[in-house]
Amino acid sequence: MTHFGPTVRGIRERLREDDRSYSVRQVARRVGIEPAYLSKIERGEVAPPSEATTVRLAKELGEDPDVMVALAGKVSADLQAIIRKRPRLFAELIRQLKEAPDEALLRVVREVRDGNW
Amino acid sequence: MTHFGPTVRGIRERLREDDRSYSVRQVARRVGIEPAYLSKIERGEVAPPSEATTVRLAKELGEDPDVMVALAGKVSADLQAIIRKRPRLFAELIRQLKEAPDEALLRVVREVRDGNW
DNA sequence: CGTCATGTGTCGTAAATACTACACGGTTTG
DNA sequence: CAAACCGTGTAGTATTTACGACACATGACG
Repeated sequence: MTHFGPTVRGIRERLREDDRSYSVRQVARRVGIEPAYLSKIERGEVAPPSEATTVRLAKELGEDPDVMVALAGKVSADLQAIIRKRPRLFAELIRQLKEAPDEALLRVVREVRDGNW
Repeated sequence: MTHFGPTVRGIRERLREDDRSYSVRQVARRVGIEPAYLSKIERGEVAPPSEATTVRLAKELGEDPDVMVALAGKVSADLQAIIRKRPRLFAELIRQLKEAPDEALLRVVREVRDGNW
């Protein structure tokens, strides 16, 4: 959907400036995929990889897995599982927060974290 | 995952007691799928249908689409889109609400609805 | 008793997903 | 200058998703 590939390429290239081991080949090997595949991913020639691969890639590049998975056009399976257990409540909450400013969302997060229940 | 099929069958059969038009064939026709396919879905012989079909089926049976989609093991694409726009905030919020009791969740929903932002 | 509706068994398939394997030409480096 | 490394083009594949088409036996029903 967005520019998952180019973003990954950008991050990897920046890392590479300080560390020669961030080549397509070496990153691919550490992530557990074929170099040709990573190359295609970065150029957007193929769709973003699976959630599992995306998460391994995120960790390798020092990025937030949730953000990378989102960039890949997905939502983590564990989040989906939580939502599916109480679909009505979560659906309503999420739809209501759709238009809320970041700040409001953050306040709700903090409020819940400080556990007023 | 769960018992999507049998649940649908149960709902349809209950509706049928009052209304003869809730046969596999007629419901399938109204929902826009083949009767054989609906039959297989209800008996769990195949996986639950796509989100779109699940929603049409839910409406036909007078059920909550979000609940049906959840039963089908999925999360609506529109909810996923909302989450993907702010992955960090939503991921944290949802994970924090994982163990919260329904009541707490409901309070947050209400609080947000009454828009204190 | 014939027609019509019902549920279901069997078979097939188009499209998407998520990759691997191999090879090739260019660049770096010891 | 050769060995190693680099990115990438081409081709192929196993699996999953999401259905449709057709035919058949059973049972209700007017």
